[in-house]
Amino acid sequence: MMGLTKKTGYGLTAMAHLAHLPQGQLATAREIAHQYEIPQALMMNVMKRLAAAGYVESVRGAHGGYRLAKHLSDVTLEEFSTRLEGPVRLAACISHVTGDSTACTQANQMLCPVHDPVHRVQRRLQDFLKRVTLAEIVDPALTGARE
Amino acid sequence: MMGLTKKTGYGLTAMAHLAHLPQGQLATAREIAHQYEIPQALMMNVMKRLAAAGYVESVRGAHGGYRLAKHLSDVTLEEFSTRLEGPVRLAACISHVTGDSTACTQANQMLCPVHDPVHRVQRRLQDFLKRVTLAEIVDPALTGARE
DNA sequence: TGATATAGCACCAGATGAGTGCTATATATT
DNA sequence: AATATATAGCACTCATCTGGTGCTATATCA
Repeated sequence: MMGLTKKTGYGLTAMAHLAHLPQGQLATAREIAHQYEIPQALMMNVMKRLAAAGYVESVRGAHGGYRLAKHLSDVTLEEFSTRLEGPVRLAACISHVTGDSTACTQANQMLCPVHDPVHRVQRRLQDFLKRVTLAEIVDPALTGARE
Repeated sequence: MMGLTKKTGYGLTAMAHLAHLPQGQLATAREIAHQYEIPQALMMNVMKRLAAAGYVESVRGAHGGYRLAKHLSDVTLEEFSTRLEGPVRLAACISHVTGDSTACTQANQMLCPVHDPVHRVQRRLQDFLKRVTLAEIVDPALTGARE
């Protein structure tokens, strides 16, 4: 089982980098990519997604770049992951009846004896991820503060 | 983020089915597949994996089938998932330096400011999944009993 | 006007998961 | 002994998704 994608990992790295800058200072996608040896074009893509999601603010043009747009303690890992790669789900709906794996119809539940309990576990998983903030991830000292 | 694969979902369904049978009674892969409208060949594959992992006991030949080989309360979701689809990881190592995404070398840590904290969160995720047993998933009444 | 940097696409390639098929082996029935 | 049933163990195909690239447009500073 693999929870987060690499792109989300790159996103966390970028957020951490921006968080360590002096207040309001900008960093370009190229700088960040270079520092952590991430392909530049890819980091550009990630930054665009972070900007679109509202986590960073962008300044276009020469001497432009990105800066944090939110307090890291206000962003949960659940929210971050959801915005970047879709909803957190423990398992896909198993049914072959509907092509839509998001839909959890009555029919599915008849065909899947573990449907409800899995959902409940999933909700607990989401709650867990909601209790982890980016602040904890960026500043190791805070890790595990709540538990 | 998607936690478990469909095959693991099928596996949970099969485990639940077997758990509801009278003590020691067998069920064939075909029966289970038919009941939950899962492709027969696929369910056969899943059952083989369950057998190989030691979760079910197989009886070959005519009138053969599968029965549970472990108490569901002794199997955690973490263990189940790990046996069927590899280790539970929150995120892959980000580094481009080593091809091995499992390895977490010193070099990686220099290149990834969130390496350590992510790992700690991952460990908490694993702990969470270790506290969920298959018994809870099969018997909804138990769900959330611990928390 | 030119250099820099983001915005917004569309696209390709490799990996992984979902699903199928075939052959061998074990066992119960006839 | 022969046949039917059911698992064991492969190998293989196909679809999807992720990782990664490229191109064009737009905004800004010098």
